[in-house]
Amino acid sequence: MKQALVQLLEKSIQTGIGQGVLPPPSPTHIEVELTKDPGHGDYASNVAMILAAQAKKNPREVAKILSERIEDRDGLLDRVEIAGPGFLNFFIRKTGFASLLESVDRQGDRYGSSDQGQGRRVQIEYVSANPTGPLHIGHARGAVVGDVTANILEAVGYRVFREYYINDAGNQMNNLGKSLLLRYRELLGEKVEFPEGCYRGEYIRELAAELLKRDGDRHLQEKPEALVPLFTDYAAGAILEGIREDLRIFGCVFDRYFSERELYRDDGVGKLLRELEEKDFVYREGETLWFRTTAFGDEKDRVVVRQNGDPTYFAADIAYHQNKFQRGFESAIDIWGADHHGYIPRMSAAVQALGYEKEALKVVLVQLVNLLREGKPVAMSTRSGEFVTLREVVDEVGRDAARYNFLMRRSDSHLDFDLEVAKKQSNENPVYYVQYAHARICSILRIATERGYTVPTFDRADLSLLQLPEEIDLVKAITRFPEVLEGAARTLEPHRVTFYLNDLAALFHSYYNKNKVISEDGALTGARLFLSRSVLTVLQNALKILGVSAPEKM
RNA sequence: GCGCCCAUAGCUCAGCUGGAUAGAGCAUCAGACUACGAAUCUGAGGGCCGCAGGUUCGAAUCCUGCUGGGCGCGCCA
Repeated sequence: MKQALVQLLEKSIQTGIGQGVLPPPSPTHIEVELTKDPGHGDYASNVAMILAAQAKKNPREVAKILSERIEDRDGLLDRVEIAGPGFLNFFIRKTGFASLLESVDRQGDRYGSSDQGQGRRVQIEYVSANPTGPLHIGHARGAVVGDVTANILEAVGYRVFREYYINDAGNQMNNLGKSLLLRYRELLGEKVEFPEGCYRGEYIRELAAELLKRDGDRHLQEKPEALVPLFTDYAAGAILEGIREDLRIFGCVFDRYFSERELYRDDGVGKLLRELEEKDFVYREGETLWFRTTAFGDEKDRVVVRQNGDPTYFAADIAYHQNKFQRGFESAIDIWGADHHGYIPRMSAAVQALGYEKEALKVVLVQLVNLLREGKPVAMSTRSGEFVTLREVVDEVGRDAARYNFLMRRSDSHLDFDLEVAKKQSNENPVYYVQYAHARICSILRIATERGYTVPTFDRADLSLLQLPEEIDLVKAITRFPEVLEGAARTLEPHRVTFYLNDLAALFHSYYNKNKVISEDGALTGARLFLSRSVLTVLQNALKILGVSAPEKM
């Protein structure tokens, strides 16, 4: 509907320009919006006021010129009014709305999708936690935001590739190996001291116990220099396996787990740095190599190879991002914790130095999560091993509630996650509100069937019977769904889908309480069943994108 | 000190890349089941959109300054 109105306006502007009453060029972007106040019609546009500036005319006058030139061939409009400072208010014929449900019926589980992305290839990287311990609640938000953003992009026609970057080449890994070795020795009766930087979580002790059970004490016979790498590999492998399993249970499946070590194979990082040095993006200062990120607006240059010869994390990251684009992705999206925001300028600089557009890399920052229980903060610290794991959260509150809760805020806003509230199966927990609407419609359709009704086909349904304000509001809301997905994809804001779902569910609950879907009037029942099933379809499609189940009974 | 993010109802937050009278949930108060599911609905109260300027037909939204909070500023990851 919106699109149809935009086209009507475009044509009328063209006509006006042709007749010389409006100056060229026509605006690139015409806005038509749903109105809040029924007195302002169903849709409204502000083009006249925008045109007025360049036409040097009174906005209301421009609005008049436009409205007189609108050719409504399909008979969508009841009337067009000029209001306020120069708004064009469109009043849609009551019968015009119902026809919008045709596309829901026709597209079914594809309703809402589009080809906005035109098959462009996008790589999205998220979670990417070091395999030094199990995922905790802080990682969970990034996981859901990444997963749902990917789902949204897929729905609007991008070819999306989901990736988890494993930092398995640095110092942290060494510490992990040492930590495991210490626990292993401890289990064999040695007294051990834990140096700074080692991990003391209970999970290390469990790994050590498993290793001991499997292999006995024979590892202590190894050569000392081989010992730590061996324990590192064992620990990282086992922990990563656990991470993958936790993510799978949480509904996050990746196309690839990309190992940092791969970047160092065949001296890949070294080669890249030499290339950049030839192009003068990298320079030497003694043994240290610096990346000239200031050339792209960073506040200071950054070290890529330390004085001791070790490459920094940043060096590997440059190589990783080059690798992304070399694999043919037109754009890359990184989902980071907000505490990494200072890293954006240098990463952006690196992408540009590699010869790619600045816009090719988009970074979404996800604010930290405050974990609460009954309003009181739960203390967490990875090093000391005190934390609530992702797995524990999912086990306690369930996957649906956990995912939905992480999508109830804008990503860059802090989020309080209260375990007790998320667990409650009550009105404090919005996920049930939406799921209940779904279950309720399923129930209506079941009972309709029992009473001998079937949902009519679009051709056989008399949708002109849907005249109530609540019915028209529902139709409007349904037609908004594709636009919501488009907007969520454009801005990378998955929370928009959640808020939309709440709105749609609210409209249906309200409608349901006020009106009977199933009645003695066969034609009316048919029309209302058709509407209800349209709502059901949208609820299902949207919940699927959120990775939340749509139960038929609760 | 510099940089990024945030500030909207008592609380938690939306506000669709500038639109008309700023919305929702929770909490409070008052109501609705002999019903297609009450995990629902209806109504009421509640606001200097942090403060002060600016841009324009029009600002919660854009710009500047200030106040208050979060986070970052390493040859750590």
